[in-house]
Amino acid sequence: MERISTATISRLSQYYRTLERLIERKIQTVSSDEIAEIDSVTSAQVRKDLSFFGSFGRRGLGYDTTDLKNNIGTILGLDKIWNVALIGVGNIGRALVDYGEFKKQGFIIKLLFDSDPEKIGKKINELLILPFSDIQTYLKAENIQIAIVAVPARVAQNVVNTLVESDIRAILNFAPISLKVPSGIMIKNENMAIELEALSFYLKNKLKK
Amino acid sequence: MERISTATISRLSQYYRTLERLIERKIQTVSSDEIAEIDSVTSAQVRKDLSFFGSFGRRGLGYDTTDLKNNIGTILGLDKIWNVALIGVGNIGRALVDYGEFKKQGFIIKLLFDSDPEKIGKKINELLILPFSDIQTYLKAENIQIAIVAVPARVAQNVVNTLVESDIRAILNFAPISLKVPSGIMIKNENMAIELEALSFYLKNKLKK
DNA sequence: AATTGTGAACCTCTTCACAGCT
DNA sequence: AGCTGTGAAGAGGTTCACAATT
Repeated sequence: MERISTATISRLSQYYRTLERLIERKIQTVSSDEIAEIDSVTSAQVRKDLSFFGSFGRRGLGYDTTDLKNNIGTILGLDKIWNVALIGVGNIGRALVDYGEFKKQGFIIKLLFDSDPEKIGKKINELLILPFSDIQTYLKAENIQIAIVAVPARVAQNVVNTLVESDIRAILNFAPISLKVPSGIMIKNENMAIELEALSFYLKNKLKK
Repeated sequence: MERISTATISRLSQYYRTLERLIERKIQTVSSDEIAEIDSVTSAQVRKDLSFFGSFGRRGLGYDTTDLKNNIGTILGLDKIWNVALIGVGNIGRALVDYGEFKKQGFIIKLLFDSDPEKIGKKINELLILPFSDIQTYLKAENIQIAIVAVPARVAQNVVNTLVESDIRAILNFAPISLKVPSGIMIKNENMAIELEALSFYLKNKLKK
């Protein structure tokens, strides 16, 4: 397949949500113009993003909302269940266990890990918190494909190294630090402070309105 | 000022964290090559990013870590305190109240709002949960510059509209929906599921390794 | 000798504009 | 007539490569 930019992928996720909402509202057909308007992009962008994967519309008519949603779902891999392990059940970790948007899209948090003896053995929503020291055994037994890392920055690289040794190939990292992974392993960083800092920059420099 | 890309700004945030860590380790000088290596970018990228704002290094020698950290801090607006209001104290909202990375960078959550009568009047970390219906009065009294929205998708646009009417100019949105704001208002979206979906896409399509 | 700062070259992503289909 | 799908043009972002400086 041709190389697809991450920008395209994250816009597809947006369109997917927009389509979910249109379907809820019983809207059956939508044009690239309408999607573009809702998601604040251009209609050419919507069509180009889709064109990397096929032709999903009908000229003159637009797209069938359910069809297009299903097609994008398949592209993104949302047509299957992904088993997820969550490492670190502090503030952020606990919030993620309950985050409905994950479950809805087929990402099931199946295992929780922590290193704190105070937490190990306790439960969050029926899920037992397991000792991080035994993670390799558990990961293999449960067929986990994705790991979410929500541990403090100073231990994040070690945690990631252990995950890589356990054959995890995709990691979502919430620790505010750049992590190194071997090529072939996907890592995405979610740093809430970085977004706030972008706002702070624009407030300070741009908006002399 | 020349238009600066958001990519540059978020890399500056990364460099800033890298410098914090170098300073902790008592390292006084760093080259663009070393920063680049840590943050997985090219050294030309580091130098170019900085060059939009000035010359902070010394040829042949590199950058003074403390100097550069302070300079980037000033660029990003981290040299001042930002007062933040948080709307929605569900799972995500509660986690954010305790998120150390915000406080450390000068973002102080001063007001909490919710619409749930069960929550209003309760406290999280000494902070009283206030009724969202009265938000306009509170925002004006407390000089709030930034709002974090952590409410369900279906009410997010209404919340944002109210914020805009209350003269909030910067919003960090955690609701998984595209929101409309008038031009001049900054909005940044933080959608954790979108990052997971990118991982899912790459697992499914790319990594036939 | 080492490393910055930067114009120019390069590459990637976005938008244009229109042929082609319904 | 209306809207998609897409090659070509344009805009924007990244990397190269080297003169300038310590």
